[in-house]
Amino acid sequence: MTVLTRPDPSQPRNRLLAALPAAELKRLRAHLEPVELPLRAIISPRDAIITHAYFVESGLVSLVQPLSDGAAVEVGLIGREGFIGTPVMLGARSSSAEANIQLKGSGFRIATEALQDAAAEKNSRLRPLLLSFTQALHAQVMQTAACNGRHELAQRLARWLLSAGDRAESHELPLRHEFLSMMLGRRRAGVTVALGKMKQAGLIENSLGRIVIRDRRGMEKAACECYRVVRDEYRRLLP
Amino acid sequence: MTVLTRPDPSQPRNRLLAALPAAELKRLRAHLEPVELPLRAIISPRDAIITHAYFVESGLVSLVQPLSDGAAVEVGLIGREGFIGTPVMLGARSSSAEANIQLKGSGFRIATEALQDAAAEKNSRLRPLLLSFTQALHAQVMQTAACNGRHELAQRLARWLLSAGDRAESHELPLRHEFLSMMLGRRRAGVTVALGKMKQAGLIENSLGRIVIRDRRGMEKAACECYRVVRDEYRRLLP
DNA sequence: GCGGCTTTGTGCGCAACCGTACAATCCGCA
DNA sequence: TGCGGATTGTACGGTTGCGCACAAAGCCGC
Repeated sequence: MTVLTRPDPSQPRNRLLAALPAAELKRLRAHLEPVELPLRAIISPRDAIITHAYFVESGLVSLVQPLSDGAAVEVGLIGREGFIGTPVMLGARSSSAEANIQLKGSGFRIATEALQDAAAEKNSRLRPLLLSFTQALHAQVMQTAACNGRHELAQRLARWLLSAGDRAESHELPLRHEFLSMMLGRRRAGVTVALGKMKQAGLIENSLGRIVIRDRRGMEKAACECYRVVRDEYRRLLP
Repeated sequence: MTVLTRPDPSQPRNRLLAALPAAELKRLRAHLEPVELPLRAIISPRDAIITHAYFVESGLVSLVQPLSDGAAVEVGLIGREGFIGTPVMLGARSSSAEANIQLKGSGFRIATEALQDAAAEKNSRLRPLLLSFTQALHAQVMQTAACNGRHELAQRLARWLLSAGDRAESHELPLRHEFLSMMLGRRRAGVTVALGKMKQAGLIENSLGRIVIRDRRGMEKAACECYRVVRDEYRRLLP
C-alpha cells in the first residue's frame, strides 16, 4: 500500500511535475499547495467553476460522467501520471464531468490562474507536458467509449482492475463490488459473479472490501484489448 | 441538402474560421487549401502522422475508435462547427482514433506546422477557439462513453439522428442501416427494427438509403438525455 | 421489362444482463 | 462474545441484443 506522507514539492512523485526542469519546478512551487485527497471526495463537481487544478501524488481519481438517473459512469482513470483540470488548459471554466477520489491519497493543488500563467511562460515545459497528458486522457476516454459499447462486463472488469492497479501502484485494491458496478455501469450482482469466476480461475483474491490481483498475465488475457491499447498510448505520450 | 460549392476562404461557413477577426482570417487564408471531403474517406488513419488539420465547411465527419475485431465505434461527430485535428493543438503527432467522412462535403485543410504557428501568434484568437472546440469535443466523447455504457439502442439511435441532422443542417440523411449499426456498435437487424418502430410512431421516414426526421420534438423525447446535454455544452462553449 | 445486386424486414434460439429479492458472511463495536 | 449493519453470494423470471439465416423490396444496367 502507498504510504501517506506529506507531499514534498521539491521531490514530486507526480510524473508531470517530476519531468519539469528544476528551475521551472522551483518557480512553480510557490503556487503548489499540498492537499489530502480523501476517499470519495469530489474534486470538481459538474458545471462548477474550476478554481484549482490538482496534481496527483498518490491515490486514484476517476473521471465520471453523471447521468440524469443518478448513475455516474466512469470515463477515465487518473493517478500520479496525471492531473485533474484538463479543461483549464483548454480555456474552459467548468466541465460536464466530475473527478471522484476512488483511493485516498495526496497531491498538490494550484489556482487556475496561476497554472495558466505558468503554462503561458516563454519556453515553458509545463504547457506541452500538460497538453500531452490531455491528449493521453482523451485517448483513454475514446477507448473507454468504444469499450463500453462493445465489450462484456468480465473483460471490462479485468481491464479496470489492471488499470487501477497500475495507477495505484499496488496489486491490492480496497474496493467494494457496489462501487465497481457503478463505475462500469452494470449491476452489483453481475460484478460479484464475474469476480467469483476470476477468483475460481486463480486470477484474483476477493475478500470483503479488498481485491488482490494474483495473476497479472492471466488478467491481461481476461481483459479486453483496451487495457493494452491505453497503456501503450500513455507510454508513447508521457514521460 | 447541402449544395456543394467550392469553399470561399474569405466567407468561411466553418464556425471557427467565421469567428476569427477579419485580419487574422486574412493572414490564415494563405495557408488554407480548399478540399473536397468525399464520402467514406478516412481523413486521419489510426497512428498515422497527422500532416494536416481540416476545417469542415459542409458534410459530416465522425471520430471513430477502431477495435481489434475490425469494428469501429463512433465516439464523436463533427460538422462545420469544428475541425479535425485536435491532437495537433495538444502537441501530438498522431491519434489512436480515425476521422471518417459520413456525409460528403468540403472544407479547408492546413498543414500542421502552419496551424501551430498561427495558433502561437501573439493575441491569436485562433488558439482559444480551437482549444474551446477541443473541450467541447472532449465533452461529447465523455457523454458518448457514458451513453454507450448505459443507454439502449433506440435512444442512442434517436440521439445520433438528431445530432447528425443538426451538424449536417438537414432533416434528410442519406444513410444505410448497416452503417448506423457500425457507428452504434450494434447489429444491423437491431437498427432496422428500432427504425421501424420510429417510423410506426411517425417520427421518421425511412426508405432505402434515406432517413428523414419528420417529428423533431418526438425524436428528442425518444432520444436519451445525451443529445440535449451535448447540444447545450456546445452552445455554451462555442460561438 | 428483366435479372442481379444491394438493402431492408423478419424470425429463431441463445447469451448477457437486468431488477429484484433474500440468504450467507464478514467486521466493528458494545 | 454476541449483535447489528454492511457487504457478498445466489437465485429467478424478464428484456435486450446477438448470431445467423433467409425472404422481401428497391435500384440499376441491360
